[in-house]
Amino acid sequence: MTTKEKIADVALSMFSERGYEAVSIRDICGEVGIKESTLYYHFKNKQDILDSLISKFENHINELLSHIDDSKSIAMLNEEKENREVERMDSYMMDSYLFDPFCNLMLRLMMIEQFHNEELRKLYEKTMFTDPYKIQKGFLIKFVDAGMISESDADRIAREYFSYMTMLTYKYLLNGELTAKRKKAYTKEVHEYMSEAMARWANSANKSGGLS
Amino acid sequence: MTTKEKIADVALSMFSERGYEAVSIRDICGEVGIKESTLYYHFKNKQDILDSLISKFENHINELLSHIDDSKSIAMLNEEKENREVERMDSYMMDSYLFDPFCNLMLRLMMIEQFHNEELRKLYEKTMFTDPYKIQKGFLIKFVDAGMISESDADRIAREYFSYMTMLTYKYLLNGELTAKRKKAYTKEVHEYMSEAMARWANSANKSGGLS
Amino acid sequence: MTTKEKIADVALSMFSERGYEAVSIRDICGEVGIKESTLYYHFKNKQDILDSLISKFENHINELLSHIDDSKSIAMLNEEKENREVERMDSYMMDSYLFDPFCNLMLRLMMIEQFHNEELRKLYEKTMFTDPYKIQKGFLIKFVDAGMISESDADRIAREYFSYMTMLTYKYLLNGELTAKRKKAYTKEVHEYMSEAMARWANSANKSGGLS
Amino acid sequence: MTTKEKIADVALSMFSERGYEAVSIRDICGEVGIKESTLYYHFKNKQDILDSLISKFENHINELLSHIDDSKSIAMLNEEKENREVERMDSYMMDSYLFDPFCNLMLRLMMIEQFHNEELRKLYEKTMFTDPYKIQKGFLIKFVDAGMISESDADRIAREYFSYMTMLTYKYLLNGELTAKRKKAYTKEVHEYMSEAMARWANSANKSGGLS
DNA sequence: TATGAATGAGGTTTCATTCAT
DNA sequence: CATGAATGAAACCTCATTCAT
Repeated sequence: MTTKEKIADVALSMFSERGYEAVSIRDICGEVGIKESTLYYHFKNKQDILDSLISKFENHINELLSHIDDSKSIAMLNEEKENREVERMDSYMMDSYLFDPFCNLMLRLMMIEQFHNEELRKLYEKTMFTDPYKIQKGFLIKFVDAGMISESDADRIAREYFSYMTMLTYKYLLNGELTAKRKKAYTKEVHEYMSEAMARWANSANKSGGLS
Repeated sequence: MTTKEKIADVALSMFSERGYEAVSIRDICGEVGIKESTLYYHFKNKQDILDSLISKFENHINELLSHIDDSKSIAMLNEEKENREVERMDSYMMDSYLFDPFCNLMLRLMMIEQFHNEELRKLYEKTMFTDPYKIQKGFLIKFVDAGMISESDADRIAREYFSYMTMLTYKYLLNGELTAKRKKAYTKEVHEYMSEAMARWANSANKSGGLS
Repeated sequence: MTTKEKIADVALSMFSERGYEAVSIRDICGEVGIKESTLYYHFKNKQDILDSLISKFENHINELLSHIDDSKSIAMLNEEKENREVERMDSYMMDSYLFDPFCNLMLRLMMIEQFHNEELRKLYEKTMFTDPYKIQKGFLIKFVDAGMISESDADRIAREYFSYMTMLTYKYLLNGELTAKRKKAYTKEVHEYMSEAMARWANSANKSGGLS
Repeated sequence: MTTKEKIADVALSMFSERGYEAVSIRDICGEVGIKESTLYYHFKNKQDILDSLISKFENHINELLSHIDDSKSIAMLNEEKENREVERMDSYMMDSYLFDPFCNLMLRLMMIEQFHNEELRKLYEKTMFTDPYKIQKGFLIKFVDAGMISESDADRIAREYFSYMTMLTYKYLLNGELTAKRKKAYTKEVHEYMSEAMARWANSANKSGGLS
């Protein structure tokens, strides 16, 4: 890791824990093991560190989002593979996003800095609320396209699922340190919910003729 | 309002927007209109201001919680009044808690300070996750007691409702400034969800013989 | 003890330990158990406390000095009583002056404040060097008057005795806390010196025909 | 002189005059001609300045003490050279220690700070009382070894000499500013005492057969 | 690349003091 | 007599930043 990367790394982990203003250049350099003046060779100023983190995060999630649309259409899958598809997407969200150290810390940073940084607040809103719901909806649209559920069902299910994931994210992944224990608790609750919910949806779909 | 109250007031609104460390004594005093030295007549130090806010909040929510259990048992109500009861409880939560300026700012403060103040983190977890779920569950138990729904239904519904409220709280009430617009958006989505969900529950209850 | 006396008392004990500037009005009032504003009813300001201590000390030592000259002339005493007279004077110096809490603390105060308070420095010089030597000399003059020793002997003995007492005062009475242990050590060394010296002087006096 | 040395220098001269607490960082920086923030580049905090002075002084006196034992044994000297040896040692003590600006100021500092700094008090006791007596005694032991005086004489003389030097030190060197006038007065009295005392010792030695 | 030395601005806190009650 | 409330000045110290090397 280059010095510049080390600085960004340390800065993110400190910013996400104490907030941008509460972290001093001294703190960062002390942890990295360089003198304060050295930092200014790598970054224009303190704000520049934050900016570089933000743009790195934006690139990162754009990259992630572009991969999500690659998934195949439901019509091409049989029932067993549908579940696999759901799982695949699920674990993709966790491993590459919610559990990913960089992303997780950025979510924390945005959460605590949103109130005095409008740019961050907008990114936070997009990342936590707008995009995830869109993704869920986009995923369920495939089932609508396949004629398996109604548009309004898709909407309701997307909202329910999104609410649950969001609540769990705040409860386990953006609360205290991101420990293995909290990740496991999150995973467990998600899986319990999924199996219960899919059974319920399948049930109601059978009655109304949707969702195979 | 006494000077001491004014200080606490201003401090909370600043802490909740920028975080404890990013707010200076100078900032607070400038807004209150006193000299810095005067602040130290009323508070031992900066931490003392935060501590007094925390204990005020703890007293406040304990007070709120003690009022919640006063609500009547379902057995004493007819269908129409049940809905009223749900509404009554709902608006109590909003007006006295989520929309209440003091509580709302404290929630923000806890959200952004949780990562470097373990005491605050625990209070945050209790206030945002543990207590609200308990309250929902406690409310639904009345329907179980009245033989209207099963225990497992109560659990699922409580979780579903709690998730939805929590997500909406983060989306509208702990995101940016607490404007009338955001409060209205929150209220609207809650009511839409409620009417949709109650119809659904009633429906499923009819089929299984529960929820009258 | 009146409040005013309590303040002066506490102030002296603090000034003599930490120095005038290092002691705050808050410190004094905290120890006395009054509010800062109350102190200003009793004293015009901080300097006024010091001034009142100094003038009290000046009165005190003037009083002491006036008593010293009351001692009888040697001609009226026989050999045994001479020694008693020396002892009497000695214990007077200790009990009423060096061991006296007020005087001891004042000596400390003058010692540490002399460098930036010329008034105190002069008082210190007078009290520690000028007066004690004068007293010793005045005492020995009686022996000269009685024809028992020569003027030059009196001078030498006064200097020797004064040096020894002064050194012991700094070593035991103006060094650390004035404990019983240090007072005892001081007393012991003084007595050892006295008996050794008086024997020596008597010896040399015999040879030269002086000192009985 | 480097900036750091200049700071230590100025700090010592101010501390020794007004006491540690009464001297402000501003005072020091004003005199040195730097900004306060610059001081904190060189020293961790105010205490750090004092600590560095203390350890410099400790090194200094250890250095001095190690040189004292280098003096030759009496057996190798004749009478004339004995006196020279006494003088040599005497002027060493004055020039390198009592009159040395650094040492003199440190003595003052220790004298006035002893009461609220136990570390300094111990160093003060060692430097003013324990070590000087040891040195005198060690010097006179040479005469005992050469069979010129008795052990008990050595003890008495050492105590007498030490008392006299100590008293003079407090009277002239640790009282007010260290002016040329005070240094001269000190030197004069020491020399007078020395010639008088050596004559006396020689005299009594002749009678008892000691001291050549 | 990295550092040593410096700085102006601003941070929290304590100071002695005042004055109305 | 005593206090509550306030204040201007100054205390110690940290901040982000610059610049020559």
